[in-house]
Amino acid sequence: MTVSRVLRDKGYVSKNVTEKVLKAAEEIGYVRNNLAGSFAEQSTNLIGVVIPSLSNSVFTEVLSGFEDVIHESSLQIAISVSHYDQQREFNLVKDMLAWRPAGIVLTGMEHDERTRNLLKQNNVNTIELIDVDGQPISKCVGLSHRSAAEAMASHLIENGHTRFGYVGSALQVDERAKKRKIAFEQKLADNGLKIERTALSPEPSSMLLGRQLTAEILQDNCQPIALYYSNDDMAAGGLLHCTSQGISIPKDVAIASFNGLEFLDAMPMRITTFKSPRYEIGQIAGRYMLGEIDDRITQLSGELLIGDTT
Amino acid sequence: MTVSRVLRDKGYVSKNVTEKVLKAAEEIGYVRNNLAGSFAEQSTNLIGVVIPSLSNSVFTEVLSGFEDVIHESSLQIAISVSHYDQQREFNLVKDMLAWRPAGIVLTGMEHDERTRNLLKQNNVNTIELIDVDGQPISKCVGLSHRSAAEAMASHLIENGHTRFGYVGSALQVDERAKKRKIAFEQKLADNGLKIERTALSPEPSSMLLGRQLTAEILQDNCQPIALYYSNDDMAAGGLLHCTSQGISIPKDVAIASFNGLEFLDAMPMRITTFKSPRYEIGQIAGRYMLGEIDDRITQLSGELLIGDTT
DNA sequence: TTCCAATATGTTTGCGCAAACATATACTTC
DNA sequence: GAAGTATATGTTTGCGCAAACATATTGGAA
Repeated sequence: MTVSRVLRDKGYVSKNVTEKVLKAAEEIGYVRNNLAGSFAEQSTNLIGVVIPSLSNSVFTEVLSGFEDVIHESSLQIAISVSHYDQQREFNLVKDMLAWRPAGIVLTGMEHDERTRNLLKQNNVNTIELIDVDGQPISKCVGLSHRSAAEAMASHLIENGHTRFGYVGSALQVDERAKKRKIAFEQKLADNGLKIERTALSPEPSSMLLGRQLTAEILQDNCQPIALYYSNDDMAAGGLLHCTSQGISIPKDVAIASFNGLEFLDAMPMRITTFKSPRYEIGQIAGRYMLGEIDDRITQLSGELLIGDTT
Repeated sequence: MTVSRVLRDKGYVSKNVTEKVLKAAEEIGYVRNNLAGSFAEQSTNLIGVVIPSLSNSVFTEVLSGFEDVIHESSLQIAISVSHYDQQREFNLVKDMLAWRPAGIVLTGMEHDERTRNLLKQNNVNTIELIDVDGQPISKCVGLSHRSAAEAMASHLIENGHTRFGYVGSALQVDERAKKRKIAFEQKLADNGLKIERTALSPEPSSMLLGRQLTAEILQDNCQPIALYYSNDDMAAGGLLHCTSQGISIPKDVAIASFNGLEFLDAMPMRITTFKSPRYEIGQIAGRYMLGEIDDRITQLSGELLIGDTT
């Protein structure tokens, strides 16, 4: 117990003994056994985080904000990847709960029913990220993708665009992108307009894919048309296709997108997009985890960034 | 014990009892306590992975290969981020060791001396990724960044380039980029050549930064010049700068890079780069972890991809 | 000197699980 | 039906740590 007291700097121990213990611990390379320690304490400092993908910087930027807040505390983050698979997410959550984590962080509002039950039943501190359109398991922080898509539709309509196309990827797994597409279509419908052309791919989004699908959607010269993309990667690819083909932007083809990632600043034109407050979402999730916020839902607003492509 | 036998599917239990146990477990939402279980078994199925950054797809692609292999086993991956900080890496490794993981995966060969000692002393199964130029703590898999840079230098020299510039970022923390720059310079020196201009930034690499630094290095019209970039993001930014400025490539400015990331395919020109076998590195690391490989070092070769920019 | 508090160390206990070691019951084979 | 084997269940134990509860020892204040 004296050794335990020294190593945890807790309770009374004489200077003399403290020094000897620390020296000995150093010498034998003592490393606390968390399995035993956390087991005895009946709690851990682990936060389990499940994100859909590591290759989409949206999630890593959110994580970055989360980490910056959590790093100041004694909590530890352990990240796992679900590959946009709710079944896999369920298994990861189950495995994580077995470690009795201090909290669980999930992405999006759509999960396997068993995942929701598991977390509710075990009364785990759960934060859902990025989306707020739905009923959170416990707490959530994000933006309304519905509103974001509606704002973009309104912007395009106001700017006089009348013909619309949609270019998207991985809609069968990306629930947020799906919500945006539906809301965008709905807003058009409210104004008596519709998406005339659609280019979709099940592949993960990328600039190359955006370029290919844009080439595809434009191949029968349907210009002028305003293209709404599932995200910035796709839109940037579209932009590169158009500039290389000498297509006039925004006269013949308008480009609108979602996310407002930093890499857009390197593109030849400023793409109109909707900036999602990713870092901030992560920060707030961190503050949720530290018990600094009580609200069930924190809805952030994001910002319509009007560039030169609409 | 009968319950334990049912849940682990181990030993003899009657059909009757098995069913009753499973039903009850389901009803009360039983979740095994890994803290107790792993503690009793004196081992865990956790693999601690430390990568420098989540926003560099090099690391996430390696992770992807690693995950695909590990996912088939019963092992679990827990990822943490060091932010290119060896001190932080040390703390993460220390925290991970407290969980008695089945293995530790680190990035690169350069670590705090205490990290090396800790891992050696505790005899932990350690794999170092991406680099092989150095002495691994235990095992490593990667490519020789020195050779990659030398190959690129040779290629440029053979193609008749005689004036050279270097555009790089975050060299104070990115040990691999640093090694490439040094090897590139050395190879030039071996041929009586040198880097005449350098544009550096401490910021993390990005297309935008590449664009800015390229503008900077070219501002006093030093063409013709062959620019070696610290990586593809930077080079892509450089390319976008040159095309938007109407600079002739490769006549006035040649562009050479490292990594061979997929997004280059969306660029207006095929950039000459050196493809690092990222996914494969991850896969092999996974097979190391599963005990399928014994070699101390696995050196992969990579490939010089000659594009239109040299 | 006496007494009480502050300081310092020691002892017992339980966390939940599974290995190891019983013991009990059913099912063959002769 | 005896003997042996396969199947099924039960009991004890310890993993390393820290909470809870002793028990010393020291240092002042009265």
